[in-house]
Amino acid sequence: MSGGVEWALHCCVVLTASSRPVPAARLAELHDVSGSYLAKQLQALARAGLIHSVQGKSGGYALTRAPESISLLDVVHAVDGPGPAFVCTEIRQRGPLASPPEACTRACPIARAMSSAEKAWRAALAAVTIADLARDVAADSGPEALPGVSAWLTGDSAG
Amino acid sequence: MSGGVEWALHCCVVLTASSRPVPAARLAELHDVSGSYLAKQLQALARAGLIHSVQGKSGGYALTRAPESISLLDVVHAVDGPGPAFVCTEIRQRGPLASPPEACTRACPIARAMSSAEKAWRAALAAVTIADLARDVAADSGPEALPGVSAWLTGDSAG
DNA sequence: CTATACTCGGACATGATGAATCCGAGTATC
DNA sequence: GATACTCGGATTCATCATGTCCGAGTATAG
Repeated sequence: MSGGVEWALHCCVVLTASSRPVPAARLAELHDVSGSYLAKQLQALARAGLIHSVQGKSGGYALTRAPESISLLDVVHAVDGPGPAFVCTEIRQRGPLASPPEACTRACPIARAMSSAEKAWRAALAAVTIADLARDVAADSGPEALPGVSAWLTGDSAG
Repeated sequence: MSGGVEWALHCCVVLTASSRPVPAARLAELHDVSGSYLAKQLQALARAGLIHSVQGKSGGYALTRAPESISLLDVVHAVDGPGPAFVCTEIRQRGPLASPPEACTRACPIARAMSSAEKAWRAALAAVTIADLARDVAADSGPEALPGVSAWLTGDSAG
């Protein structure tokens, strides 16, 4: 799985705290990661409609929907692509003993089992929202953690 | 996910049909894939103890355990490695607002959610065995399909 | 209204990992 | 005891993730 997923998730969680747009460079400095590369992940989130960008002097990124309506699955699909991890190449239809196409009305059993497992994975991701993550962060690091991040994001970097 | 997982699973299913060792080259010809590369996947399965190799003139690969006691998770772990797909790099402990190490007694909420999803995925894979796949193949392609493959594997390639 | 400074957006190098291949070590057969 | 066939690891190539850069566009300030 792409490592950018972690960055994107953290960005979504901190964007929960601030209602004003936050520049990508500020998010990168907060997480101590490459700003140029984080921009790519944020662009992917913007293409998926999860966040929207505002240009100009006081522009940046902000969440499009409410945090309760953004699931982890949405973020993973936006960054890593919606395609399944396991792709069936239909090797049962190849080779000297290839199954005739008429016998392949259903997906092959291997593809079915792998797809079922990925379905469970996606269901688990879809059941958790960005709001849930923000709540857990508050429970772990204290209720003042996210407001503090928000103040730093909108304030000066020297503070 | 590595594409070799599909090859390895198909090989495990067809090895169910033959109790005698099958050379890697024969398996590659059956599936019309690169024999040199399939060897790498079979070696990974052998290292994991799922199949065992016998050398010599009439050697090859054969299942070590009963098909009922080999789960899809075993095969995926053997080929793609047991490590989780999502790795937390602890970026919460980096940057100007890094969380102090004393506040990081538990894994960060994002890592927990991703780990939980992967746990569901692994559980789904662990619930399906190679024997289940063989049964599904018989249900799809008819009960004579796997014995036919077995006959081809042990017989001559010209037939 | 104009100039500016700051923002995003996509196009461009680089490195690591998967994919594919080859030749050498070892053993049951004849 | 020679042989022919097998596996096993070391090597090379392609692909995608990673990381970086400069140009297009807009709200602001004068």
